[in-house]
Amino acid sequence: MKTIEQLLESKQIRVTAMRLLIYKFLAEKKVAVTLSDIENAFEKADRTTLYRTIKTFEEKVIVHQIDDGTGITKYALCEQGCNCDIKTDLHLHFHCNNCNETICLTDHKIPQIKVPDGFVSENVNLVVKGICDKCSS
Amino acid sequence: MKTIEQLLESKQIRVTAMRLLIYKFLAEKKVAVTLSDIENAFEKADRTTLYRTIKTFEEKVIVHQIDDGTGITKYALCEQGCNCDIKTDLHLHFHCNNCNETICLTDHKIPQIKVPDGFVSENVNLVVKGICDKCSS
DNA sequence: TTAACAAATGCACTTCCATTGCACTTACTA
DNA sequence: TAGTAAGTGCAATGGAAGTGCATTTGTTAA
Ligand SMILES: [Mn+2]
Ligand SMILES: [Mn+2]
Ligand SMILES: [Zn+2]
Ligand SMILES: [Zn+2]
Repeated sequence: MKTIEQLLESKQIRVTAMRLLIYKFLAEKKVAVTLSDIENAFEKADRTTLYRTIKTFEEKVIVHQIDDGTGITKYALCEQGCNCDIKTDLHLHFHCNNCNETICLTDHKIPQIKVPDGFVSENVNLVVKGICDKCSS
Repeated sequence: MKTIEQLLESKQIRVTAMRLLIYKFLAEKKVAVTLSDIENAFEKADRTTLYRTIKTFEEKVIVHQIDDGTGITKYALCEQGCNCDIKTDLHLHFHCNNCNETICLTDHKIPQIKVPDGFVSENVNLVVKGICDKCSS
């Protein structure tokens, strides 16, 4: 079990106080978060720092971006050793129309999708919308 | 074969010059369009009118909205007698990473997606990204 | 045919999220 | 410990989406 420090260093990311805090925040959350969510959690920090931290995490494949159709991009931690950058490891996302939360269904891989002749598939985004387990019970 | 006027009237939409023009514009396009695309095509018309026309078309299920992950919502005409409002008739969309165009693959229906126990699926958005037929040849 | 009403259009303005330039501070490295 | 590269904060910008209100256009019924 790596520490967060070790994880960041292994990805050539400098360890800073802010980055550790943001990482921990993401790790505690079970759901995908928006930039505003992070902003609200760290009111003393500047929005730009949070923004660029997330962008750094994204580049280094520590978080992945989720477009759940709400118009606001969300982010969630990648799994250990995930390869979401190179198209393997495409799991689906679920967006709850009731509580508005979006979660990764990491063990629900996206099925192979057939496209017409001449088309080349490089990536797939699959979002299921409905009612989540917490809201349906 | 209905005229456009008849189609609009059958959906309780008043026929206006602007609406006819916008409908024709959408019909000629083979790809999904953004509001800006429409705006550029009709420079004398006001953005708001175009915006509200599209919204009206959407409500009356003449066009459907497409979220292709670019962050800009696109629109495309519905098929004759489509039921994209009531979840049957969910086709997939293809977004070309090269020419940035998005098209409806209307005869590629979205497969049944399994979700975990407790989750209820109401709707699915499936976007395949890659290289389109025009760009790959 | 026209008066009255409802819907459509145009203009101005607002909000929200994403993104950037630049100055300043902090952290690594020689 | 000085020098340099990266991180952070502040201010500003841009784009897309959405709204309030006045004006124009279209429909309907007297
Ligand atoms: Mn995910
Ligand atoms: Mn479509
Ligand atoms: Zn929920
Ligand atoms: Zn293309």
